[in-house]
Amino acid sequence: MNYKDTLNLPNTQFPMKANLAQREPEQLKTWEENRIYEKIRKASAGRKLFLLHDGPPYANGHIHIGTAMNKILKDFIVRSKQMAGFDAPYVPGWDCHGLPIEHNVDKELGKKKLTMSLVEIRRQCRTYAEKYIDIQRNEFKRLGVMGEWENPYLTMAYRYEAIIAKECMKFAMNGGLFRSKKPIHWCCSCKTALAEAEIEYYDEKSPSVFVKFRLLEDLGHEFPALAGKEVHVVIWTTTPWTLPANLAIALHPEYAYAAVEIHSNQVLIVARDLVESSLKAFGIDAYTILCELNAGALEGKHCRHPLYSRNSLLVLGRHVTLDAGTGCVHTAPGHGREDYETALEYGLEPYSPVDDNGRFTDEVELFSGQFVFDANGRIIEKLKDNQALITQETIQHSYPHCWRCKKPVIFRATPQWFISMEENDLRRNSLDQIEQVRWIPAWGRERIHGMIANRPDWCVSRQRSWGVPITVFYCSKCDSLLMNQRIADKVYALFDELGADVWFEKDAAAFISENETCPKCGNDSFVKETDILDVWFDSGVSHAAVLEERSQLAWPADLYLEGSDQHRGWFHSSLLTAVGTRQQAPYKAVLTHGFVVDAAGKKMSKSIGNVIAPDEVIKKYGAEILRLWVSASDYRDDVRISDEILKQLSDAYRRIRNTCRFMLGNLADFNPDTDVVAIQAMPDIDRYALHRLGDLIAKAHRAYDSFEFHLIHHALHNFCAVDLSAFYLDILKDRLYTSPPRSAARRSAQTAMFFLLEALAKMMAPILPFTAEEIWQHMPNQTGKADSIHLTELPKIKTEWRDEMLARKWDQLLAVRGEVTKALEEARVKKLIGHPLDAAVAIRAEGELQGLLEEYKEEIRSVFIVSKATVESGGLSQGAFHSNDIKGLSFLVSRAPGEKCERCWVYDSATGTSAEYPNTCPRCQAALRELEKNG
RNA sequence: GGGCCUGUAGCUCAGUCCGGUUAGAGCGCACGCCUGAUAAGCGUGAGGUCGAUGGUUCAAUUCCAUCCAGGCCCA
Repeated sequence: MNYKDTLNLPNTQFPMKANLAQREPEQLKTWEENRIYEKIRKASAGRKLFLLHDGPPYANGHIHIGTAMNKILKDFIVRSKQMAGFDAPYVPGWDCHGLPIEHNVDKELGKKKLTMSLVEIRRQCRTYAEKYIDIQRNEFKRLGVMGEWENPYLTMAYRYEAIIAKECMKFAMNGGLFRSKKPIHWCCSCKTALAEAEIEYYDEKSPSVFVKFRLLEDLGHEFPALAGKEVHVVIWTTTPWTLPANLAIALHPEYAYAAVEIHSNQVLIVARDLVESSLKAFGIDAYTILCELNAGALEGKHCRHPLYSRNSLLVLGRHVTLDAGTGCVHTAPGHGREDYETALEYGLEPYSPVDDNGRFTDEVELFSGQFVFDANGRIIEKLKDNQALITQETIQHSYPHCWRCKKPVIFRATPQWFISMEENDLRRNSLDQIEQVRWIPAWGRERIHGMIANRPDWCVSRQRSWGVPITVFYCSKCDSLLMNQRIADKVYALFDELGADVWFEKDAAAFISENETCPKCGNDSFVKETDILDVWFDSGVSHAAVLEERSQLAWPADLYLEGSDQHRGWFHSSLLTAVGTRQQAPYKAVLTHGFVVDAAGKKMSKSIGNVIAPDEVIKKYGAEILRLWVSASDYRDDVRISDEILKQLSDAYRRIRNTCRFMLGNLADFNPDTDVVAIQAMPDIDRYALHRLGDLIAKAHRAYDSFEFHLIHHALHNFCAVDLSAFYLDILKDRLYTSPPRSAARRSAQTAMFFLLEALAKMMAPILPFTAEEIWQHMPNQTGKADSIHLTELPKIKTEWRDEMLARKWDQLLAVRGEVTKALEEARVKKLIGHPLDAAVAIRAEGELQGLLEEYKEEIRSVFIVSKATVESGGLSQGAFHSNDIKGLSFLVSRAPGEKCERCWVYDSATGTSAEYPNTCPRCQAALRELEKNG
């Protein structure tokens, strides 16, 4: 007789091989067809909301591994909150306006662009964005991210554009929005402002001049050595044409400066550490250092401008370096970014007397009308005439050029719109609100606090096409500003209906009612502002355009979750736009994650070639492995990814999957409605397994609560590998396979496994939605079983599972088991045994442990998976194994007595005593008789 | 150059906040067992100067300083 046929071996359709790359898309299709997301929404209507508000990725290009991680983390949170009993809708969004898209459309259009209207170009940009929204949407969905993909928020949706304008006008109305000059890159040939991304750097030959500025104050009081001397501060510049706009000279607050006498009475001031190199450059070898001065002593003093009868102020700035020049920096606030920043602190204006063509304006004596680069030579001549020029040469250096016409660009101050950080106490209120927000990790608070505390006013103007206009008007006669609530409302209504394109299609009159007149001069015709808003403003107001607009959402959000770069980005702009208009942060908590780096911790870059694309991972391993990677990583730091790491995770995945598969196989004939065994009727080891499950569930709840998914990953994996596979399930095999199918012993094991598997599947569902669903669909049917695991909630600990006393005992038995396996290994090495069932173990223990083993003397045979285990009261004979870790514990391993039962493989002295069932043990004989009776 | 952050076995993570027994886990690796979870399962074992150097302390992976490596944001 072949006894194998009388065993209850595992049986399941759940495949061992996951085949994720192929199966996942099928699963996604099924979910979509069954409208699972809508079902979840419906089922959780009325529950407490949990709102994770999506930060919009930029609608350009394919997603990269960082975007994938971000979205997967969001999905973990949304799914786990949903399963924790919240109503957790997820509305994904896209950032659609802005330079990169316009730039790419520009490139695609080429010369054709010149023949197109602004509105036509904007239409191209919209089409371009739509294309990538579709691409990215599919890529995000493929990751298993669940949400309102059919109805995402788009910053270029008409209503959204209308709200951008409306929110901007709120700043206009409360005085936060103001107009001021600021230097920007300007191409004189294209006559356009350029963004940093539109600048290309090439080498260029420029004049290099050292110019002296006569100090007006006498320093004799503070520095007697200088009394009565003619003192000059020496600057170095490669852009002489900016000298007419010089308003200041910057010194570093912490550098020492030297007063150097070059001939009688003539003294030059340069940084002490640059004296030698400077004087050499000037061609002066005879000089005397009269004294050293600290920069603070010079601050606020004045120099005479070398060209004009006005002064130049001595100021302090940390941007000053000793890399080149004299340590005294020519400062033209209208022609340099740092010059501008420094000048702001001293109340100097961004003076920039250069027109759109790059020619000096009429106010520039001597050079008006001249193109700035052409004026360089004449300016140098004039400096020479005025004896202000020390020396000149030509140098080659890297200089910014226009990406389109390749000509050198200039820095030029033009009027820009700003949101004031001080008006309405925006800075202070924002800092206050930062304190009200929970920052995870906690250092996020300090980071954004520092940024808000130190940032300049927010320049929201962009001289571009693809964006939402700053909807203000100017009087066509007197140029004064016109903005009021009536106009803001009209703009809103028109944008809402027709999109922001209408601004570029219609005249000012379309937005202004007939009786509107200029408050200054009474004129009734106006022109539109042409600047558009910084895209950070677009995404920054998503709290208004999404949270406040959609009925199923609420303001503020519970959580924003983005990479740590967003402290300066979206967290920042969202905070300012919300505090500036609502006096409150738009989020209750902000969670940040690090960046994805390679195996060595280096950032990914195309040039290094260490980029891993999500698409490759999905094709090779499946989205589930990518998700497992996210779950295994502590995302608060930078997260590494490599083939080795992914390989490790697919191993981990297989372990989890196979453990579940084993349980599924053993639940094939289990009906939870009728076969469940009450906990009181279960053997202790089954109760222990459920107690341990309780520990795991508690841990998972805590970790989901604190968004520490890596703790869940490790706990889950550990539980599958150690608690289940290597311990509980390994022990259970004997009982599951050999007991009569409907016996209480087997049903008890199945009951425990059913609860274990159900709980495991639910706990893994937020992280491994595909696999959890697959398990769910293969689990035994039960009355009221949900259509999808994603409609269920996280497992709850049943109080009857808890038994601390029992757990303590089994923890000890487990420790003993660990020692038994060592003793068995020793016997295996000696070739005494192969399989553990070849062995009989005699055990000697001391004290309490002895009592415990006595108490479980019936169970320990199966717990140690040997054929015979006995507890001895006397000493063991020679050759015993002595435990190192547990005092007084020793074992004597021997060949198990009796014959091996052909059915259960356990050795027993009584094996073979039955004629009816030859070569079987009494236990199996009973089982076989039972089988025969009940069929 | 500045701000914020990180550095524990080959890999992914515990432990460090509130210093104190031989620093833990899983995976991987090596070796072995099993062949009734089988492109599975079980066992045993080797692996760490806790980034480096100084300091505080009776005692530092843990506290402090500096440095090195790396990341994000600025300049």
